[in-house]
Amino acid sequence: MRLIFMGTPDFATALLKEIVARGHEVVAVYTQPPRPAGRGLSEKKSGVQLYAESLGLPVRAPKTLRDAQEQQAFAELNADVAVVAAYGLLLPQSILDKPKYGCLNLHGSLLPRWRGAAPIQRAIMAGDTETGVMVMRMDAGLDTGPVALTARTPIRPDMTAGELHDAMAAQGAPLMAQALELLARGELVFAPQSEAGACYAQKIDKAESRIDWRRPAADLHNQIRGLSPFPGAFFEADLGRGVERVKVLRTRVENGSGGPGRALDDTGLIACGTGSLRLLRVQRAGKGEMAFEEFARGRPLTRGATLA
RNA sequence: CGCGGGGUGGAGCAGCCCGGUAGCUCGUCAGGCUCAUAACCUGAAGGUCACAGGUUCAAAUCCUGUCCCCGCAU
Repeated sequence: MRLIFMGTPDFATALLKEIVARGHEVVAVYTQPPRPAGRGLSEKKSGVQLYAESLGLPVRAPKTLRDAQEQQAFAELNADVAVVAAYGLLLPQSILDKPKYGCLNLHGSLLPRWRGAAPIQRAIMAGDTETGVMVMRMDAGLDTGPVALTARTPIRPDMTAGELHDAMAAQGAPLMAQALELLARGELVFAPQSEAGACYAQKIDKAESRIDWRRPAADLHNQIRGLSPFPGAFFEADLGRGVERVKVLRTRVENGSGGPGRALDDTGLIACGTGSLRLLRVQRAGKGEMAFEEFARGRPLTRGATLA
């Protein structure tokens, strides 16, 4: 089939790789345009673009699909289907109508729960114990179209967003491949989403990544793993060398209580509003990720110290 | 030229401003002690102080350039 691929981050790259490996004819790859990012604010291409270019696939990176010219160009590709995954741009109805079989989206949640931009992180932050990937046909709404295929995934209690992302990317790629096979045979069947239980996965706001030790340990644990490894939940504290920002990338919920933010022992047990959290993996500003024991050798966090 | 931190024995750090015999907390190895332990004691190995120049009697430390890593911001 002649297909158009639309996607931007790593989650989408994994899918593009699978599609290419299956021998589909990718007539164009759409992705978000390069943006100033990283140190030096140099223009950075998306993961999808880098991969597509390495294969010599034609890449298009329009800022919007609203204007008539882009829609014309899209139509002229004369595609059978468009495969969309974490693209980041809204597709107007006129675009959705162009491919012969419409636009298929790979979404990382059990719809209608967690429609929107950050389903993987939101599921963990909410303490969900199960999620999954779905292949659906896009309509004008935000992740509201009818669903064809679903693959479920348990969320283990200590799983981080990074781990879950990788697991779901690995699971989603073959699911979409299967959908394309069924579609080619005319056997892909869609069922409308229920509206019951629908909710939206808001983009992650930087302000959400600050740790408030007054919250319950279980909630903080979910926040921390949902934001790990990126952008990383953090606290700020003066551990002898001025105030430093410390990201917390992995924790364990334990018993113990005390004033919120207070170190209950010398090995990283911090009291929260309810219960306590043991710091397992942390990262100081300017340094790499490390185990708490290593961190403690350079920045002792002894019993009684209090984190902001 | 967006802002900033950093590259020091295997790990994490101090020392750098105010040049002068490489230090701390661990790890490793050997031995000792102990009923026993992430215990304790003794000893040992292990470092081109990122790289290249420069200044100096002398550079981890001062100056210049290069490479690499990371935080913020976007």
